[in-house]
Amino acid sequence: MKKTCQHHHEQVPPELSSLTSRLRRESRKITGPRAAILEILRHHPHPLTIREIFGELAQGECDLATIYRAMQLLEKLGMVKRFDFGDGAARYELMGEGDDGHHHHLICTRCDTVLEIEECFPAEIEQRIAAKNNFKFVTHRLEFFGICPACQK
Amino acid sequence: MKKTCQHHHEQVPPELSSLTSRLRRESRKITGPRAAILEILRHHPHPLTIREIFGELAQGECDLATIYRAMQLLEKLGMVKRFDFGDGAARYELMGEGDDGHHHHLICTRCDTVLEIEECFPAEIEQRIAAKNNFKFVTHRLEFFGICPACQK
DNA sequence: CAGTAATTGCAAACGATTTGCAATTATGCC
DNA sequence: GGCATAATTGCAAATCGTTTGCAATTACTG
Repeated sequence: MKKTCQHHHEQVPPELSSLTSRLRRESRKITGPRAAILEILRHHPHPLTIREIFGELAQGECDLATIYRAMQLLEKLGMVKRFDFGDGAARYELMGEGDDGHHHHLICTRCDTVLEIEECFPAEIEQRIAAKNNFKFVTHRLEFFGICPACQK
Repeated sequence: MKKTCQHHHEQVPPELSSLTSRLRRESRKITGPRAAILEILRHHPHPLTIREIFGELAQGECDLATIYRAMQLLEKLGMVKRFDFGDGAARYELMGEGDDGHHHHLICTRCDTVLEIEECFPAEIEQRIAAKNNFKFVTHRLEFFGICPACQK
């Protein structure tokens, strides 16, 4: 999978220090692997697979299992958002502290380019769905797929 | 307008004969395992995992690998639609011959109850997304998650 | 009814992810 | 600064969903 991503968020990635203090606050250690992973996430504001993160790390810097564990932890602490593009590999994106990270992507099914999009499923329709079915705490998972301009030629 | 989203629960599953003739038309064989799988799909108008299909089969009736291969074939022939609820297991639902099977679900994250939803992402917004990014053939994958009435107590 | 391509079961191979465990390390505490 | 200790790591083995190679079997054709 290739990776190219344009992110429309004005939002600057969180400072490393804010991330590490977030970890300390939860009495988690700031280890070499974790710092390295966080740096990679900060420098790649797109959904990254574990494998991609692994590839960015200096070789031997950190074990694959450690990345899996780190991502689990970061997700649990709400520092990272997990996305699923339906290809069997989880993707993670750093998120700001206030932010809930809820957004969607437009993915080229030919070259796997990923664009972040700002549109979202209309809240009022979602509420209607929830109400109609008596569900509570309803959210959604939504991704768009198509052919990007470059691949249309 | 949003014809892709008109999908009602009342829809009758395709006849077995229409399914088998569909297979014959493509010079595929109607074997025991395939007939059994199709029957299961007809009787469960729900996205089923491979494992669930396997569980419905009389034991020893068919190998797991055969189900995987059958589902691949059926998907390729457009007789079945594949869904992904983000839990790492593909789900399949039979679809009518004219139908493109495009619809969405509301899933209880506690008990995994699945409801089919008729609402769909607004076509005009999707078109705007496509246009704005110069993408073509844009579709989406959309599922809703929440807590069902039974699990709220 | 035979010939042939399609299909199957079985086991091994896979890729993503998880886990057990013993060795290592970051951090709070003196 | 040195220590105790819980958190963390690497490594290998284990899981899970899925795919594949292959030889044996079978549905459909002529």
